[in-house]
Amino acid sequence: MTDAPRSLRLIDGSSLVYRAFFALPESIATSHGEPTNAIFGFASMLVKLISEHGDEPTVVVWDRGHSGRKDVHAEYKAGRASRPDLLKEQWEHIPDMVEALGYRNLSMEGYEADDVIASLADIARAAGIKTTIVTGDRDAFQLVDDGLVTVLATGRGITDTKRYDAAAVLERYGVGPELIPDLWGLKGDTSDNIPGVPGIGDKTASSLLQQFGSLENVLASIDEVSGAKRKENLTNHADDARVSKQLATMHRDLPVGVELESLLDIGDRSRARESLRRWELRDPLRRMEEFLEDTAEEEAIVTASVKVEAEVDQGGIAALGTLPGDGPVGLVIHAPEVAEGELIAIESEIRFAVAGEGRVVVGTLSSKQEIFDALGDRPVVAHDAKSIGIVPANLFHDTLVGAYILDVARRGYPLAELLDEAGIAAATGNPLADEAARLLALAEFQRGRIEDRGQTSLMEDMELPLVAVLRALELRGVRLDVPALAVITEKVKQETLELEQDIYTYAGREFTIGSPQQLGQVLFEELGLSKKRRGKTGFSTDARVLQQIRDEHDIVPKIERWRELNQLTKTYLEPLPQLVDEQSRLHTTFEQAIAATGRLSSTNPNLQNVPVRTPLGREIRGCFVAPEGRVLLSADYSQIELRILAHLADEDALKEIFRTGQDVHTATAAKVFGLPPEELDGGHRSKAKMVNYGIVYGLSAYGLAERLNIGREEAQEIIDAYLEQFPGIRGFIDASVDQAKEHGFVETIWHRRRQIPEIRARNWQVRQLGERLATNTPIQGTASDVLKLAMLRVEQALAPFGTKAELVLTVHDELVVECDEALAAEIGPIVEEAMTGLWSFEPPLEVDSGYGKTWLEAK
DNA sequence: TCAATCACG
DNA sequence: ACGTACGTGATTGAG
Repeated sequence: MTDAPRSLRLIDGSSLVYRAFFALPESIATSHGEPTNAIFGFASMLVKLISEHGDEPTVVVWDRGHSGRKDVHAEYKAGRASRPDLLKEQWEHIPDMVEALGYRNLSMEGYEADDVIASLADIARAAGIKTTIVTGDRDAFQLVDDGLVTVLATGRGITDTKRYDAAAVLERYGVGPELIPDLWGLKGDTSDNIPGVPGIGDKTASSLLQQFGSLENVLASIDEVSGAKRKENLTNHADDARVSKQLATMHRDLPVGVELESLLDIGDRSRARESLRRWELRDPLRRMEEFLEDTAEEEAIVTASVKVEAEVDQGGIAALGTLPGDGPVGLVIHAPEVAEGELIAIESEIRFAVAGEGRVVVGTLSSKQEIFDALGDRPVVAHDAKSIGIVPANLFHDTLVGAYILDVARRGYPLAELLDEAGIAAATGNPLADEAARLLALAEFQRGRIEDRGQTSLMEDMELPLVAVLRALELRGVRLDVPALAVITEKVKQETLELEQDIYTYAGREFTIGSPQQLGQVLFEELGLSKKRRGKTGFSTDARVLQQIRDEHDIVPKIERWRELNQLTKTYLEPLPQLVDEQSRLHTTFEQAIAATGRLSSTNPNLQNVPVRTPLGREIRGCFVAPEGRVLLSADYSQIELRILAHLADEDALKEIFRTGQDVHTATAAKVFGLPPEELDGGHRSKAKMVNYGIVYGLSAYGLAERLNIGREEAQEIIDAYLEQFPGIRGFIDASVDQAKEHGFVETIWHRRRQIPEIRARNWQVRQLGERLATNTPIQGTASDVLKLAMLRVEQALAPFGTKAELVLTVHDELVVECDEALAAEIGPIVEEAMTGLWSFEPPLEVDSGYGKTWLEAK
């Protein structure tokens, strides 16, 4: 360490923070809704410097006032880009983070960062210190010098950089670092408001300097310059060029008044994790973590805010009885992954840890069931209990679900990350035992926050009991009629082949129909069909476009049909039969901690998007069946989101429509278009339907116009008429947006909360999205709450029937029960009552149910 | 790994 | 002055 060559890194903090702020979306925020895009970008940069260019003593230099050198420049900056509030509030915290990472902040009253950097670089160079300048300002290239000073210039993004030594500068600009001010004097720099000479850019400036050697020489030799216009410009703007050069020349002789020696070390890093965690900068934290682990392993324990200590007992199952008290225990199970097709896990490799107060028992299991038998009714804390395969009889807390409730918008909730963020470290030295002990501490941490936010009931009465119910559904699965599906597959395969031949014939050649790019080439370039919309990579070929050009060429309908068949084949017909068990049943996985609105999702396979809208799709749905002697019973809420809207908005007119059992879209049409029911046609109804959906999704005139294929004005008229007829809706939208603006989040009836950082964005588009989220989330989220409660109630109501009647699927507004044929008539009303009885508001909820041998027949 | 497409509510 | 409807998951081609 001490022998390492001494070096210094100088960072232009001001320019990089600006860059980070404008380069990254304003939706980046902490779970509390604090914006962090600039903080995140800058931290990423710092950490990336460490991991990619090594750890060096680093000084982050900040603007403070302006040097006077670039008067125009400073004014320009101040005028145009006066710091937005969102940036200002982040800026305050950055110097502290710099210190936490062990680096120095430096600024000089009255001077801009680049002049301070130039002066420091000169001092360091004189002392023979290898110096790297990190900046986005290209005029810093003038500081590059003889191997001692290099510039690490940031590119378009904030974290990609290129290092420039003298050779690299020469290569890029054709002149050496010493001529950079001259170059800038000629070519100017729009972003810094340096005028330069009109008509002279990089190329010309560079060749002029190569030819004449300096700006003054160029100006002295205007006669020899080629081109009349260029001569004229140089003559007329000679003084501009001189001033520009002055502006571009950095001051290297500032009285920095800091001992160089004092900058050449790296400071205390004990707060590094804490600081990155504070701003929930998961990625930089992880990378910093990796770096710190290499250098100082013990620090993780020292810096943690909670340190869990526990005695480890290797006694296995038999020792479980020694866990003190009867409070909750943290359970961790590590089972080897069983690859598909392999026989069975080597059972002795299942390891477990159970943590109680101050004590952790670890051991191995012959089967997972063993540990659950041993634990009995003891309250258990786990992370993603459902994934263990068996849900504890008394699930006290699940840290996956807890983390989800606390921040529904996160991409994932890895336990290690959650523990880090909560500042929970352990020191038993046994990783498995540590994990269990820390898990227990994390549960307490989360429960406190959940309680503080009034979400305890949401957790304990809804999400936690749901874990076991979802696992039960997964295990039960739903039966697939594989032979029936195979018949469809065969039929579809035939038709697909014929379509392909036809398509190739029309196209005059073979191509990959499934490639939007190649398809676009064929349709729009080779066949000359009319281009509609274009995306990032080319012309759009989606269903809407194809429908619009359907009449232009016979190839189009063939492609539309091919798309449909191919999609259904690849997504359902081919994969599903591969996934069934011995009873021909499909087992999905329900994800409880994914959707930001609170909805469940279904994966592997996704049984929540089984086709139903097209004839062929319905055939596929018809292959979801009940076994011999049983039926599928489907019960779905009718217009649940609009009913919830009516309640949330306290909109009497809309409530009345539901209370009196009218068709909501027709009734809406009558009100909005001011027509008696008999004068309404399907067009009116479908327009009204669109408006109703639009409201739920966060309506805009533009969106509605787009969908209805009408003008924006007409769309606006319809919306105005709607809001006039349903004044409560307007109040609801306004109240939701206000709530989001004021508190940074919106919530459902059952207090499920979603942060809406978008609402505070500076970018208009993002802010609009925030407003739509603010209106949609309480509606969609409350509907999810209802469905979850319904599942709990249905499961309970059907419990007395044992396996004779079991909930098997849930699809957002629908529950599917498989039951004995003889019980169907009896079960229907029980399910309906369970679903409607949880709602005591106006308007009431309504459920339609039906049953049959297949899912299709049941609806 | 991303963008495009399309299945569902 | 701006240009999107909300929420998911699977597949595929292309880089």
